[in-house]
Amino acid sequence: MTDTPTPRGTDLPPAWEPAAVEPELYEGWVAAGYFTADPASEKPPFTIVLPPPNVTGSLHMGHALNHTVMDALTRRRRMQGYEVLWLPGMDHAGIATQNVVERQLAGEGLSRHDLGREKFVERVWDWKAEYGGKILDQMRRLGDGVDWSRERFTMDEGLSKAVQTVFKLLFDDGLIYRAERIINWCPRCRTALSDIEVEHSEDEGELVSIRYGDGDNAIVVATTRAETMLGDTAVAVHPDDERYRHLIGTEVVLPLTGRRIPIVADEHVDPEFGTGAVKVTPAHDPNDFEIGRRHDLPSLTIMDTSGNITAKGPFEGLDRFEARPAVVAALREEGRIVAEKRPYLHSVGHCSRCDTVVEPRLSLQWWVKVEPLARAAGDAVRDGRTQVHPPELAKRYFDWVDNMHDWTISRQLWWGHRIPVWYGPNDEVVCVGPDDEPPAGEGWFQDPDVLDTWFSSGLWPVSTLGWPTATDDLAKFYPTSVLSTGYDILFFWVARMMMFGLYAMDGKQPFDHVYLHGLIRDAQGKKMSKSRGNVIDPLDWLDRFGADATRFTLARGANPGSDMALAEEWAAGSRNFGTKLWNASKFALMNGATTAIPVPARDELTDADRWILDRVDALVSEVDTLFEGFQFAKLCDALYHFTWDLFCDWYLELAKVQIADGRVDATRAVLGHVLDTVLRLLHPVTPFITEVLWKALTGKESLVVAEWPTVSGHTPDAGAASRIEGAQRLITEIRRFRADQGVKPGQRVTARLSGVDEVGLSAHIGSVTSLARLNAPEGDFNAGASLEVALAGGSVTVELDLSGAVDVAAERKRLTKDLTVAEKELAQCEAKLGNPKFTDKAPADVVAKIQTRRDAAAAEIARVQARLAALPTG
RNA sequence: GGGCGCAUAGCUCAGCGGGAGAGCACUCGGUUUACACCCGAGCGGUCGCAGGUUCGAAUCCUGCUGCGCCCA
Repeated sequence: MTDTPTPRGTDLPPAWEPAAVEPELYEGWVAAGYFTADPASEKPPFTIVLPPPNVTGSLHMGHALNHTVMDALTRRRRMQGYEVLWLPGMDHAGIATQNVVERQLAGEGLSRHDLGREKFVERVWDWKAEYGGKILDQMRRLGDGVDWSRERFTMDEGLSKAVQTVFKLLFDDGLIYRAERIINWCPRCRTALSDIEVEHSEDEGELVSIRYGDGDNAIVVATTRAETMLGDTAVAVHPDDERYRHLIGTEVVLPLTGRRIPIVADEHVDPEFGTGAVKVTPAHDPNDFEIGRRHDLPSLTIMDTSGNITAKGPFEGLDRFEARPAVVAALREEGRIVAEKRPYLHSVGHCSRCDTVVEPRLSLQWWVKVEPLARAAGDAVRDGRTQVHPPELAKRYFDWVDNMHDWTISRQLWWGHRIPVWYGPNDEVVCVGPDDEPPAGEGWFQDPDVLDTWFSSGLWPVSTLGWPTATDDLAKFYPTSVLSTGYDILFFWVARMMMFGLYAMDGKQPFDHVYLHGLIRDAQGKKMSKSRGNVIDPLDWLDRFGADATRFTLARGANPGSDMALAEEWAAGSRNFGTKLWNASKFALMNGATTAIPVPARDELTDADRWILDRVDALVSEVDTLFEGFQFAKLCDALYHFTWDLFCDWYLELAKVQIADGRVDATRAVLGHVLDTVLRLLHPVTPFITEVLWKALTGKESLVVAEWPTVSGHTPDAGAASRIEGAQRLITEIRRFRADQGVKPGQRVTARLSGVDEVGLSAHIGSVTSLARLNAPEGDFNAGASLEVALAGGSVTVELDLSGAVDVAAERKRLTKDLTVAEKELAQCEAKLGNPKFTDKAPADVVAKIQTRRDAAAAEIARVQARLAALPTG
């Protein structure tokens, strides 16, 4: 006999209380060094760099989802024997952080200019030390298995060096240049923004039509920004537009200013739109700027950096939104307003940081010439070095990368990486590398601007590993394996990291896979937003439901590329699942489930044992396949279904019968093996509860560093599966009959089964009797009611002593329903089989299947009809 | 204006050429010595509309309607 270890279940607390144990478990993992990566390891590498959250930010559901994904991926790989590096950190979020600290200063009645640049930057560092990086602690609560020893910040010395290095390289390659163009300007942040930092929305404005010139010379233009007319330097019409042909080359007087401006012909004017004539304000509109360039028009800047009018005259000093109605009123006064449309819905750009309406502004800025970089970034995906999941989103990536405009990288801020360019007294421009001495002496000064935060976070996959130094980390862990992020920031993250990673690493892609998850929405599928009041705080869920439940909820909703709806009920459901797993494990342990006894040879096992072991095998390979395909929702469903519907609802119940029958050790071994496997498979998604249960089951150190399950290699026992499914069917039918008859679930009913041997279920009578709560007949058995259950190979008749009135009406209702279903099925099958086109053209196996279904339906009809006929009338 | 995606049970979604599925919600019954955060049984859908392809369409094609997203 095997020496059975003492059951361990009694060691477990009676209930799972995540909040009480999770922090301690987490700190234990960190202390044990499980998450610390070793570049000298012989194991194959698996690397994820965390898309750096904003230093001012705190954990929201989008993070929680993304972190769950990354943690699940890294935990599985660690269990599979990879040398895993998941590298954490934050970016310095130039505008956002500067805004936060400026607001703090404003509370003290100060501006950053009162402090001066140096003191202000010190103040930002102080702020960071005190308040920054809340999210890092929140990551611990989620259970993120990141390597804290490698935590990075984009403003760190090493990463700053990487920024300066890449700037110098790009500059020397002619891929960074300085130019005066129309850029997106935020008059509140008082800095330039890149295209993707501008969010467009359909806003209500006005469309005002203004007559320029008089008499035959008059021409009407329409605008939504009337105040910009102060900066007009031309009117443009299409060269083929008959209406205006006679005016081309002439001049009109610009109202309110008295300036004479030319009427020019430009191919890009749409004659169909409005009057077909457009006002041209080269300094305040990107299209107009292009027209101005083509026609050599002067550019008049009429606003300052805060959006106040600077044009001399009555409007000077007015904010642009005050100037707009003032200008319209003045024009109306002069009788020049031809039409006004209000409200007029049109697309307006807003600063993605502060929502202020962006002002196009002519300005001298630094740019990245993206064409060669973007082409390389596209090619890496085109030729499969980097794979996008789901692949549908690759198209969106190409659309963007292949049509990318040059990137404005200078920001008029103080917090960030200062542009490493010095200007000399004689218009010298010197780009300084990290190891160069900046030019000194009279008249030399450094560019005052800083770089876009994305310029440094685009380097993240290389700079965090030590680039430009050829470190061991870089050698071991680059290219990274997966980049995981929401599809909404595909352009921010993926494109920029791809461009810089490929450039810095001589064409070696920064990641092998890009996984794009969807956006979090509320239960109605609406976007979460503060104004809607439908935001769910992940910290609230962590408190109330625990990290595992939060993570499981998010992973279970994560279908690649599609958004997910969330509500508290979902989290409660996940918590319930955890409780179920807890109770089932506790029960198994109380009954001696163990991994210390090897699972006996197959021929010593019962049908139930072989069935559940085969299902576990199938589960392992299914979960593996789904993990490889980033199918988190499906793998969670598979685990949920197996655990609850197969393991708890059936195998545990069957195991009770087996143990009662004296099959103790084998059952303990099978219980132990199944539970062990399930806990391992669940661990990447729900690390905490599985850790506690697994330690109780195995007595080993930690599931974090346990091996990932593999399939046993046994050929599935189809016979066992079929018999178990037959027994399940029989049990369910009896339960259903009992429910129809109004028998209480707990009440034992005397029953006589016949036909059991013929369908091969003789070994399962005990299970059926137990799970259907039957008693063996003895003495005065009164078979008052009976049912017949059709199974593969025959049918089983169950006679029941209901010791009371049989509800014939309920039974008739049930049988009639069964009959209707069978008749419908028969009709459908016969219709197909009666169609010669079907029998000729459909594949033989499909035809055979329909024939089988027809025969089964016919038999079922006969059986049900016979039973209906045998029913007592009335 | 250009492009993309989605319309399947009350809700959120899976299925994407041969028997309409899951979770939650709902109904009925329940002190079944693991679990009421539970157990057992059930109800619920001409798969947005109209055409087409096919022996066969929720699944492929076209058009329409509605919703959403991205870009300009």
